[in-house]
Formats: sequence, C-alpha cells, structure tokens
Amino acid sequence: MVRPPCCDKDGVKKGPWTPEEDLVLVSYVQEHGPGNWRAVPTRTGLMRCSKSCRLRWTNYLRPGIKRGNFTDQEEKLIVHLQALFGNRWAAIASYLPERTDNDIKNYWNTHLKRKLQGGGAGGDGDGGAAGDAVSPKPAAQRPASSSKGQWERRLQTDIDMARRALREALTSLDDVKPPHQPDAANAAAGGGGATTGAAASAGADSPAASSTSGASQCSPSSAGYVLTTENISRMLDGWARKKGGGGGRRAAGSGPATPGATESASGLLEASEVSYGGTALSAAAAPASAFEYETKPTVTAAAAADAGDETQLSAIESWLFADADGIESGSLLDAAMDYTF
DNA sequence: AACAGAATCAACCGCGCACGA
DNA sequence: CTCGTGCGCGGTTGATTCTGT
Repeated sequence: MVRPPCCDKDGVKKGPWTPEEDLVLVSYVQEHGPGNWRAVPTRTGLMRCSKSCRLRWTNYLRPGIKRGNFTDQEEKLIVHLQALFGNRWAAIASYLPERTDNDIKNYWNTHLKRKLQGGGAGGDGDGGAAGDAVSPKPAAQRPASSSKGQWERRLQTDIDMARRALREALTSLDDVKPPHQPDAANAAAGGGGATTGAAASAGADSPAASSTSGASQCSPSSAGYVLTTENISRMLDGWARKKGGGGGRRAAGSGPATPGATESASGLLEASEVSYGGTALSAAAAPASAFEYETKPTVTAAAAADAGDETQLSAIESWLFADADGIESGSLLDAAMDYTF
C-alpha cells in the first residue's frame, strides 16, 4: 500500500526552527507532555510536520540535553558502544543520557570515524557510509531500521552480548579486579529482574516512547521546566549572538527571523538568563512539571541529575558490568577508556 | 581582505514496526 | 486477520561556519 507522506507538503514549514516556534512547542509539551505528535501541529498552530516537532523536541528542546563538547570519556564510550552495537545510535545514546542519538551520530560521523580511520587503531577499515565496520556483526546483521518492540528484545540480547564482550575485552586490559558493587548495578539496571527488559527498553528507547513507560522510573529532579528554559535560553543566546554578531546564520536561512522575533527573543533571553544561573540552581528550583516524565529515562538518569560526567559514567559502567563479578568499575572504565585513536 | 575547501550540525526523508480499529 | 496511523530510527542533505591559502 502506498503510504501518504507524514505531512502534506503544502503549508508545512521546513528548515530551521525559530525561537517562537520553539517556545510554542515547549509550551505545548509542558502542558500536555510529549507524545501524540500528530496532534501537535494542529493544536499549536505550528506549521510543522509532526515528525519535525518530535525531532526538534527530542534533539534540541528536551530538558537535560547537553550539547557540544564531548568529553574524552564520552568519546571513548561512544567508540566502544559503536563497536558493540554498530550504528544503532539510539541504543548508544541510551548510555549517554545527556546526548541525543542525532548528536552522537553526527559526532561519530564527523569526529570519531575519522579519528579511527586516521589513527588506524580501531580496525574500522572500510570507511563505509555509516562506519559500521567497527562492529563485528551487529550492524551488519541488523535490519536497516528497528522499532522499539523488536528493538527491545534485541537490545536485551545486545546488552548481554555487550557486557560479555566488554568484560572479555577489558579484563585482558586490566588485571585489577576488586569487588564490584552490585546494588549500584542493580539500581542502574532498572530495578528488578522482572523489569530488566523494560528498563533496557526504556533506556534504549526514545524519550517520546518512554514518556509513557518511563514515567515512574526516571528521576524527575533534573528535568524541570527550568531546564527546558535553560535549553531555550541557551538556544536563544546562541541565536541572539549569531544575530548580533553579524551574519545571521540560520536566521537568514529560511527567513525565520522577523523583527518581532528579535525582540521577543531578546526579551526571553534576558528573562531566562535571570531565571537560571546554572544547572544546579535550575535543578533545585525546578518544580515538578509535565516534564517529569520526559527525561530520558536511562540507567543514569538519576546520576546525571546533578553530577558530572564522571558520575554518569560510573553509573553506566556499573550497569554495564553489572554481572562482571569481582571487577572494579573504576579500573575497568579506565581500561575501557584507554583507547588510542 | 577575499576566496575556496573542509568541517559541523540541524533538519529532512524514507522505512519499518507496533498498535488499535 | 487486515488495514491505517503514529512513532522512532538511521541515513543523508544542505546551510552555515571555520580554517587555510
């Protein structure tokens, strides 16, 4: 059957999002929660395709997103995970709660793939379109795309495989095997064995999907509206800078920047800058809101709330090595991260 | 200072799966 | 069981910025 386009081409705006559109979208999501994207354009009046709305939210406006400046640890973790999962960016992103799959994908394609190829260390010899050669099998074997149901099942298998593979790979790199803390691992793994699959899927699945299932298990503390404001503020900041700094970048692209937009953006920028002075403040000040269930519910959601990368990675690592008895996470991580490009 | 090529990243597109009617 | 719809994923594109000449 011929499937109609997700949105008719007429009257659907494309290209860069304006601050106004972002605000409309954020307001809507704040009020109704993410999901039901199909209804978003009609209910908000946004001249955007539902997919576009979802994408914008997921990749840019969602609370708790960190942008740019991948740390060394993140970088190396991505490399490892890519080797294990192939180009399943959503799965990889689930290990990096503050990063979006799109961001990771971009980073991989622009930085890491080249690094690996250039360094010649990874064995990513082919330099294929998506750079999936690092992975022994998964990327090659998997179907072109996967959705959550099948995905969840497969992910569970992948997780086991990943743990095993990592353990095998890393134990050879690191001889130190002090005891591991199981409760951190269990907690990170999503609680109980009964929910293992669900936890995995929630973590692996996209935020939107998790909006229903992940509601209860994610930490709301880090995901208040203030954080969204922060994101918007950041965005507006960049937007204003671009605008003021000469040569409106995307503002010039599809004509998003109207004089009114400039004004409102500036005003909002000021307001938002006043309203938040840092992540901690934001998180602390954040009231429980519609965004509670919106955080990317990953194994490290709680840890990520107000901790740095180290904490996050420790949690991830704890979880990854949950069944790696007798292996200390710290040293393992160090070993895992001791990757030379 | 001007230009060209490279790099980056936000956004779009098409496909496939899940789920409800 | 079939069909239609919604959603999510991975790949790709295109606009903009950066860097070198």
